[in-house]
Amino acid sequence: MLVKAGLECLGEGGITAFTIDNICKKAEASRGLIAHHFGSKDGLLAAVYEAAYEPMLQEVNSDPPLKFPSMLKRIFGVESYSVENLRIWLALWGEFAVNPKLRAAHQRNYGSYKAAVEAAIEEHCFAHGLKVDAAAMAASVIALADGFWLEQCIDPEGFDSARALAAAQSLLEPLLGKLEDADES
Amino acid sequence: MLVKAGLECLGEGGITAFTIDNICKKAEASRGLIAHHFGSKDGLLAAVYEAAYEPMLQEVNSDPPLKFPSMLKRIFGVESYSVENLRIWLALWGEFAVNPKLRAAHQRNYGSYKAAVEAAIEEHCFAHGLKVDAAAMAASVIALADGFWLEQCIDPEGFDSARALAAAQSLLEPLLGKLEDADES
DNA sequence: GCTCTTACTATACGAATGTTCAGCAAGGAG
DNA sequence: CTCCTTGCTGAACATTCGTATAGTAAGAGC
Repeated sequence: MLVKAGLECLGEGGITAFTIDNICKKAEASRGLIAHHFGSKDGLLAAVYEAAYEPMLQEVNSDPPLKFPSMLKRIFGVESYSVENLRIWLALWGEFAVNPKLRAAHQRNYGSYKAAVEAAIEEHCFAHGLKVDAAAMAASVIALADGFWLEQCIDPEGFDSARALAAAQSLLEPLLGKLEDADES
Repeated sequence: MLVKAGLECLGEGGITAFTIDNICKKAEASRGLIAHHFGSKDGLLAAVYEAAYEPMLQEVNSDPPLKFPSMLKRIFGVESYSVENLRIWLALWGEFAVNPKLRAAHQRNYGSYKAAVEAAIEEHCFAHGLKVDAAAMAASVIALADGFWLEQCIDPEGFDSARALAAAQSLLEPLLGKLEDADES
């Protein structure tokens, strides 16, 4: 599958390794196939991006809806902190800043991601009788996740998802109450 | 100056625009000059990175040392939130994940940046009789700054440095006390 | 049987990439 | 004056890039 091969290329060598040659060699397909299926390299990149975002959305969307403490644990889950994921997303972020089409797609996805986090925070506050600005709090939570994620890119040994989660919890608990109760991991 | 031209190229088109042709055209120099001065394109990129980091270090290092509340304001300063700065740094982050030499340089710089933040937090806590893990708190502060910075990349209108600062303050104040007192902006 | 569509291959092409290198102009030392 | 260094140029180089295109193989519809 071309999308899978594209993801792997991004994960191995960043945006520089995302070339027709590389991808088709990895997918064991001919060089023309990308143009045939996706129109152009950019078309494939868009598909690759969607494939990369899907697991993030699944992370926060489940039925029944996650309680906020469990959602927090998922957001800071180990998967996101792998080296491949790091390279994939840093490459994509670099594209967002430059490629308006891709940025638009990301805005859409980010919007629904943030909405899910916001809803969980609202539910949490209602259940515990708290009064906070859920939208701002959701932005803060996502900022913390992304920020710690960037930090572990610099220092993969000194930093891991468990430490990031703990730090985030200790920042959030004064405002949201205890967050370590597990409903369903 | 080649370094300045390189920065501008990164700021305009990300890592894709960081090519010998582009840079030399912008610097009004011949294509051979980069190899002559920096050995290779990678050599120039390293120099460009250092030039990009310098203002960040100056941000937190001053004489006399900044108090933490003022430092926080500087960290969330407007300059970092410009579109050019965004593109420059996202391009560099993408390289960190892939280029070990550059990552090593960034680790070094990040270390001294974090140390400055940590020192300010320690001083703050000592002065106010607080007891916190300054190292972890410094990591959290930096994570918040970077995370909000990423978010405003997605949504430049709905997000700015003032809002990010306010959100960070409201997260930190329960643990560090009031942070809005200004000693010297 | 024939034709049309679909999925895919393989080659060719021009434009760009980064690096190498011979050479040039200027200026100081002897 | 000659010699040597230094800072820089610009053409040439082999690769590699993304795309376009002609061609092949398989299958469905009739």
